[in-house]
Amino acid sequence: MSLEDELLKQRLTRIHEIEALGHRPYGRRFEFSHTIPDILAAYSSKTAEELSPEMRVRIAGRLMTLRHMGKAGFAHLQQSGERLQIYVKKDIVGEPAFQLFKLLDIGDIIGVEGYLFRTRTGELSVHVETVEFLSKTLLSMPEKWHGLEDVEIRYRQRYLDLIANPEVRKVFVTRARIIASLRRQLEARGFIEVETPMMQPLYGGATARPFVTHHNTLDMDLYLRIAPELYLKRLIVGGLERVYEINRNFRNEGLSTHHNPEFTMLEFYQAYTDYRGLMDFSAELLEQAARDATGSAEVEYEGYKLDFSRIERYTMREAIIRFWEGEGCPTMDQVSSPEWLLSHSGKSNPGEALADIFERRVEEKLIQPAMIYDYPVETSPLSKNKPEDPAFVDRFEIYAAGMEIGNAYTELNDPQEQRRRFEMQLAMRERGDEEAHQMDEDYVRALSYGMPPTGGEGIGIDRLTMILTGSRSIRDVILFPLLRPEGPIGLAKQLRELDKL
RNA sequence: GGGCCGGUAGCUCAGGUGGUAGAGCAUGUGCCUUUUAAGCACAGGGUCGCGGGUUCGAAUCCCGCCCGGCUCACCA
Repeated sequence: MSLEDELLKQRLTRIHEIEALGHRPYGRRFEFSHTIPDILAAYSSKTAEELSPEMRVRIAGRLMTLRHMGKAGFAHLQQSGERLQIYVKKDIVGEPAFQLFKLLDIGDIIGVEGYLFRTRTGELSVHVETVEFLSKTLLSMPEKWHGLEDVEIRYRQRYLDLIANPEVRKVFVTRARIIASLRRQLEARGFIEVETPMMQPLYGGATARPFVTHHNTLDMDLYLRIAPELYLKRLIVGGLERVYEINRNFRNEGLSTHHNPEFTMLEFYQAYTDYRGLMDFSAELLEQAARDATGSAEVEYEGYKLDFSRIERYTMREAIIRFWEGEGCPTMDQVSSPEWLLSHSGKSNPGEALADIFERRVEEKLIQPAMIYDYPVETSPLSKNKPEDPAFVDRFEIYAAGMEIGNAYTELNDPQEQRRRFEMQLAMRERGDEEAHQMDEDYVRALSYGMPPTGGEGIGIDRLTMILTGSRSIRDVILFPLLRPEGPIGLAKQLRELDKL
């Protein structure tokens, strides 16, 4: 018999032994007096003399360490990522409870009642008087001091990762704080949260390849959305003048440390402002999110100190000049010259060439949080032209740690111009650009009813979370990142066979 | 998709140039009533990712495949 079968069998046997002692192997409700974090917060500073048997506690948690010493023993219970030691002595708990204690495996969930004291070595502990069994583990916990390091198992069995690696738990707590902070700030400014379709008959609002699915009764193909943008702006037309959505987008493209096929975006739209207004708002939003998540506007990422209280601003052309490395740094006249741009990029028009040069030469160097503004019209089918230069649009992107984390613009609200932009995209599509926008005629119709001047923005929650938690891979901030399917697990068969015994 | 690295006990990892598969933790048994990487003694546990090939002999060399990580390309 393999070790795995043997361990499973041992533990299934223990279930019967636990039952024989009058306990449920899978318990029910347990009324606790404190959580383990509560106790650590309240009593960590108390000396041995300040603790007394009157300080009774009733706690539950998962057993993470176990040290038997004949007629006594120590263990650590873990709850919410924090641990508290318990001390179980036969004289105190009595024979039956001590028998139960001897049957415990690391990973079991139990409840205990007793009083707080400090051991000879000074560790705050619970002097246990009663033990209640709450849930049996059948499988072994990860190794006790290396934790769980196999990256694949960490992602596939995130529950184990969360048990074994407290810092992983912290990342997801911080992620929740970031989202809560953004919601709070938006709500405080009168934005309302909405939900728009994830399954869309036409996809748009970004350039990306979509996932396709099918509705049987309607017998129609639907796309998983690549962005909620066009729906959110329909709501602006409808008079919901400040809306936001925090939800998933789906893009059928490569996977990498910075890309997961489903990812979370905040998109918000505010009537009667423009991209300048959004730049100011974004600066506040990000600084506050950083403070709420980490306690400071300065965060460390990959050895760099990023300061979200001083977000830099450059036009795209300024950024190319400022961050150019090596020979041939262009002048402002050059980056404004179609000939120079086309000679430095394989793209077919000056606008796309400018964006291409920026992406290749500048993007990864934008370590300090920065907003890059004034984008070429060719790369921005939904943004409003700059009145003084129609080749450019009122748009900015937010960068930090070399990653794009946000994108915003003054929304195009002229239906004729929007129609022309869609037609321009259709032409690109016919030339083979699969990612070019489709014509969304209902969206043009919505604009034709009149959309107030509006600023709109999207912020990538996963990437922002990476930066604010110091995570180098997007998979470290997504609880269940997409992986190839696992091979057969075989546990059901093992359990079925052991069930007969 | 390309390049590089990896897959050995439940977990974390060793295993120059081919020669009977190892350690620590975990597990089982015994001892141990303030230990904490508890300790001591003994024991069990492996399709060395999968499939071919070379060889008297392969965890080790060769080929193919699967899975994962990093990286480049595409993208947010």
